[in-house]
Amino acid sequence: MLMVLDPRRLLLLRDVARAGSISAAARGLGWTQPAVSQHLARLERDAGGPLLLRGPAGVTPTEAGEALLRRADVVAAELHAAREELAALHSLRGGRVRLVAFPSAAATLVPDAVGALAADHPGVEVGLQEGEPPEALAAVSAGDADLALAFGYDGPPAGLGTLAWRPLLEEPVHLVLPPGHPGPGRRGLADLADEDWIGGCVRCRTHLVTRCAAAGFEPTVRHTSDDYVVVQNLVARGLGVTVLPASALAAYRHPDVRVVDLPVLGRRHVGLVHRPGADAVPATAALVARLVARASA
Amino acid sequence: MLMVLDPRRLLLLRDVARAGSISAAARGLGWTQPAVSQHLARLERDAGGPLLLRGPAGVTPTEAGEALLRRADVVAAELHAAREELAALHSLRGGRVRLVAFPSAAATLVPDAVGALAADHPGVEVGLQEGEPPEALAAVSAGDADLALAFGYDGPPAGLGTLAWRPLLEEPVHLVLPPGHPGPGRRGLADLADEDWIGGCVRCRTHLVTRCAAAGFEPTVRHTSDDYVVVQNLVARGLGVTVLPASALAAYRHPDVRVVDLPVLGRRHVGLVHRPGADAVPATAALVARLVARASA
DNA sequence: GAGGGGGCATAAGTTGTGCTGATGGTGCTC
DNA sequence: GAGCACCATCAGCACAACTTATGCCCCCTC
Repeated sequence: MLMVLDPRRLLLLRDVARAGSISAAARGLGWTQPAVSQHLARLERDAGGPLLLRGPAGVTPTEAGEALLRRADVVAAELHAAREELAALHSLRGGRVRLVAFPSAAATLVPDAVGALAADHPGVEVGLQEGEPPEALAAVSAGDADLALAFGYDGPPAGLGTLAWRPLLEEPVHLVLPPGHPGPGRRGLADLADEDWIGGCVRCRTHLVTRCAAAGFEPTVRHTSDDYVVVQNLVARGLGVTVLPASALAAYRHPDVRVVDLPVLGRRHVGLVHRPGADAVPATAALVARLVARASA
Repeated sequence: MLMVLDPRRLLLLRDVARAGSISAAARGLGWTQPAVSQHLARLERDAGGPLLLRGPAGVTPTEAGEALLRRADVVAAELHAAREELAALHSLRGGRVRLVAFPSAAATLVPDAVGALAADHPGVEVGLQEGEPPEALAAVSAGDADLALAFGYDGPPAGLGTLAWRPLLEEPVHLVLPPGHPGPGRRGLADLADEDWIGGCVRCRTHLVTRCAAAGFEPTVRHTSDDYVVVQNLVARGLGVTVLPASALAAYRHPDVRVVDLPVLGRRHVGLVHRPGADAVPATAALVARLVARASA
């Protein structure tokens, strides 16, 4: 019976009713009178009956018109509120960003960036969670997080899928030895084939095994911890050797351990992961910008 | 900064979010995928940022998108309610019609028609008010009434302006004489030049004076009342002569008065007055139909 | 009573939006 | 690696929407 009502025409009806006449509404909109007249005619056709009664001095709504006007008021209010809400998000008066970061990054880079964002825009709500790259990427993919700080060895982390990768920094991976250890000789990593090794997180351990295999041996991993303080304490006591990325050593450096630069261990690539387009979300973009600034400093 | 949001695109965003993907929404709407895609791109441009994040398996809303979706839900609900409301008015499950009628019509024709309407459509609210044609027309013009039952002598009432006139019936105007009165002779109305006259409402009196002037005399209006029962009682007591339209005599006929048909007195035209287009309003149309049916019966 | 200014509707013409169809890119699945 | 999801982009076409032009009515004024 009655067709679907075009909400734009509903708002036009509201303009006309407020202006008091079709011509006045047209002037207010910067349109011509027939344009408004035709829209109104179409709306009345869709509504199945007259909405405005035309008099010599303008128009007055019918009962159906008044009913639609009440609805139109609500629609107009919602549209206005929506614009306000968007403006608040856009100007960072509000908004939310959920970051997942791996532990050693969370200890240094993240607090700086999050603190700066909170200071500049108190309205933005920042959610922070620790997580190794695989879980971090999963959280972003699932929509449980907006941004992930992750890393990969000699390139972006695996399993990015459709996610976008933004590199932040590259850092060397160092050999960490007990005090008094002679260090690798001319044969490099292969000189350490008989040492006891201390492994970190699963992916760090995989990287270590890969590198050692390239050097011709399989390391004996006697201890395991993903805590870089614990690892260094084990090394300092002479319980084994290990590798650590530069940022972990920057966050905490045991006074007794010996750190040796060994390029063959490769470099760790640290960067941001987000869903495509998410870097255009204001709150996310603001945090990204601050993370980039801190990383390049 | 951000342009005006097209509410249709807001509803489209809602469809896409509910469908889970752009393609699925397009299928549901019977559109092609690029059509939806372009609308969304336009909406995001207007909103100043992304609203949906595209993934391999569909889309998920951003924070801004969720804000707009909440608004879109309200808009959709309002549009639905508006359609329901229109349907109720159209099917006469609701609605209102305000009728102004002149007294003698209100005594006979109106109760029948209003009763029939109330019986058929209990949801329709009928407002009834008595009023002589000038006030009735003014009420309709001012929007205080939807429909007027009015009359004019020898044609539609004066002062219609832009109002529409729908004739219902024509009735003769009769001469009303005291018992035993000889009645007019060969000269017709002029034979009554020396009588005492009883006048009715202002317009009836004007009509009477006009007719007498045409007959060559000015009537002596000794008494005045717009109540046709009172007037007939005055005539019955011999206090004067008068004229009354047939419907007044049909509503009440004093047993003693003598009624004479005198074509020179003209005919009274009874009809409906409404603002142009108002007869397309369901409730008004329903009452008009019943008034027409009763009048032609 | 003729003229001017208010209101509105309608018709015809032009411009721009909005849709389609085709194409290309991507990721996931078997 | 082929097939099938998803999406964006482009060109092309059709209709919708707006403008211009016109006519009608009512009201007011001179």
